[in-house]
Amino acid sequence: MSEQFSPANAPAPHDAGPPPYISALNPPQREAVMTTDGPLLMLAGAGTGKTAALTARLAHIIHSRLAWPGEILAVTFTNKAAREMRERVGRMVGDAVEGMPWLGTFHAIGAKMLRRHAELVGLKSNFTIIDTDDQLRLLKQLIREADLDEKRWPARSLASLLDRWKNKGLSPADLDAGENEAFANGKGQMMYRTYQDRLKALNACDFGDLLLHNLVILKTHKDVLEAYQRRFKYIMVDEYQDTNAVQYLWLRLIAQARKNICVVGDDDQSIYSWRGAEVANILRFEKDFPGAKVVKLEQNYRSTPQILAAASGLIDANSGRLGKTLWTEGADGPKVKVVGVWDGPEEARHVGAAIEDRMKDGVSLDRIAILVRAGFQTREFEDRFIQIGLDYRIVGGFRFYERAEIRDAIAYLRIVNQQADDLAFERIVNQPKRGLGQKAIETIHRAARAMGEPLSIASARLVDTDNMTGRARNSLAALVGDIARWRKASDELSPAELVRQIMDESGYNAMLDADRTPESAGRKENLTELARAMEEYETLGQFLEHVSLVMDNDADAQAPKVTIMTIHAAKGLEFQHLFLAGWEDGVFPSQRALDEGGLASLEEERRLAYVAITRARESCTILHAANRRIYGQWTSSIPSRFIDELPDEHVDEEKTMAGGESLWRANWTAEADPFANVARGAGRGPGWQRAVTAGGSGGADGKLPENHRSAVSLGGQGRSDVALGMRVFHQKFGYGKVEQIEGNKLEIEFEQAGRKRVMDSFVELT
DNA sequence: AGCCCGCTCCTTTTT
DNA sequence: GGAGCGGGCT
Repeated sequence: MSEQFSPANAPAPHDAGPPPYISALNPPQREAVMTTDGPLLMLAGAGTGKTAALTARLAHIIHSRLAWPGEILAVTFTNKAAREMRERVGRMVGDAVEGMPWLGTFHAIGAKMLRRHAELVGLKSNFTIIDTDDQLRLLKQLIREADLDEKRWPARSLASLLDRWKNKGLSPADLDAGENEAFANGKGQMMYRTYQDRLKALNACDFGDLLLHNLVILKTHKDVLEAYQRRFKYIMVDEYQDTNAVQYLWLRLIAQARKNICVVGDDDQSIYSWRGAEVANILRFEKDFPGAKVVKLEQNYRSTPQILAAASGLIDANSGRLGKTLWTEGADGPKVKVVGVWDGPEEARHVGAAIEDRMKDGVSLDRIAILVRAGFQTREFEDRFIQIGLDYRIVGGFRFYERAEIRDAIAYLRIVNQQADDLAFERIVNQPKRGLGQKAIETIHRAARAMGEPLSIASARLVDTDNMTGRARNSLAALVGDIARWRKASDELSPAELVRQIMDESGYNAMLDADRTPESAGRKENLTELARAMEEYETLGQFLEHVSLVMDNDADAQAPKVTIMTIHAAKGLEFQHLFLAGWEDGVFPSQRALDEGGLASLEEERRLAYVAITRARESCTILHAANRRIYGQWTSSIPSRFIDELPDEHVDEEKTMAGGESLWRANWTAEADPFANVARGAGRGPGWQRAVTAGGSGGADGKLPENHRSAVSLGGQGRSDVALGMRVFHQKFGYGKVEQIEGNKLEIEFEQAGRKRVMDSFVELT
């Protein structure tokens, strides 16, 4: 399958001088490329030409005939990285890259391997890969079936536990008592097992399984393991600091025989521990592979010395680093600018104005970005930019394939492709409405359970019986007939033709036509776009694999726009002019991260700050606001501790307070704070959770010292005549005792009505 | 079977 | 502030 790469069309081995992909490299890069045998750790700082080195190494191995393209395993995390690597290698070695079937994301490669050995874990090779949406619906069912309280044990938390377990490489049998306790008082293991059984019955697996099943297979089937060990002469892993336990164990098994494994990463850019990544993997590489060579890429080709110095100074505060010192030959530039503003709207105004200045200098909006810690921060900028007519683009957010109508269309295709796909069947059975409501679905479920068959098959049999009444029976019969017909048609029609036919014949298009809401036109467009995107796939299976693994929307390449996105999303990118917004303690570093993970999280937040700064090529402006509205409450906050940690000599401070310096200043000092005794510690700002649960005055009871003092609510001042413990009367709820005061909101334990939150203006003193 | 109201929760995100 | 969800109502 893979070895279409024949010596005849291979590039001729070179005799004279190094090929261009080598001569363009600096000495450490070159060393990394030429070191092909044995374990190699390439420590590549931000902007040091990591991808260039990695792709050159790949090209070198192929070019020097050390291995056929099909004998190299090259793994990345994102489709984007995989695509980029494929393109760049392609440019160096020509068509040979076509024969690189094992270059891809962990999940794509996992899926490919799993399809070859599916039966070893009880699946068929046409298994469905379910996404988080399906997963959640399935878990909800299981929780209900297990008679658990969905409120106390939400599907979401089970999903994240499952994710954690799978990331760690744990099968149900591997859970220890503690993990088992983590869900519904000791039902974790049972639920995990039930879930896996159900997936098997659906002939489906989730994202975690793509890796975990493979790990199990490699561990339990020596022959399979040895075959892969023999096949892969060279292994390369990008972003190694982001690998989790399953990925690590899987790689280690395969690499164990030949030990020709090259991992590339940067411990300082590890920002994904919350989804299972373990920096420890990169930190202990040399122990895992004794005799490993370590090459450090430290020459930076992206940023000015000022920016690099600021970033380096900041990351120095972290412990346990492998240690790198970035340097550059580039020209000096402006210092990193730190701007203090009065509030969120002013922050947006300031950035908007600064961007307009850059535009006057002829800078394209494509080269400007605003990075935020969390999604909610983008809103302020959107409001402002709409107002001043500045084109922007928010990266992240909703993806094409996550839209309801697209998921519906795909569900139709899935049930056509794989009749055991109950999740898909349930999704479309009454969409468009066919009069198959809750009751009909229950009947189908019961029948399916009794027969031990999937829903679609049970339905087909059910319509031949009298277990269903006239109308429902007719609709279901029609649907069953439709699905059977489409399945037959799928052999002859292209996927694109098939989806068009299904959308017509199912009545889905008619439903959209009948819908007079403004969204329906957009929905139809999306479906047209889906069909168009399907043109490039030959088989339905191919397309569905693409959908489940490559959820990207290439809606790029329009008019230049300012990019607004999270720091996480910006990893790997660079911008000429960069604005880093919301550097306030509690927002960044995020209070939640601090509360949950202590020092380790603080260090991860600091790495995040490092990643943020190192995205800048020329100028970097950091902003912090004295006041911000968070979840509807005005909250005041102090500048991020990360600002203090920036080396002074590379920073210019500026304060532009529309509210006036004195007012602004007053806000930083507890003594002069006019609101200091208003609802202190009870507001829900950064630090609210702690402050509220600690019931006190914004104290630092945690493992981490608060930076100066915690935030104070400025919202709704509240009336002064109500105090804790007071007995009050409320028109609707009667008499009660004041248990908590948050600004103008009271939490009252009512004698009759129980505990309620009410506005203080609605209570009377007694 | 559908609609409204009130409660809850609220980083980061890939696959 | 606001989205999403479940319960209860019609």
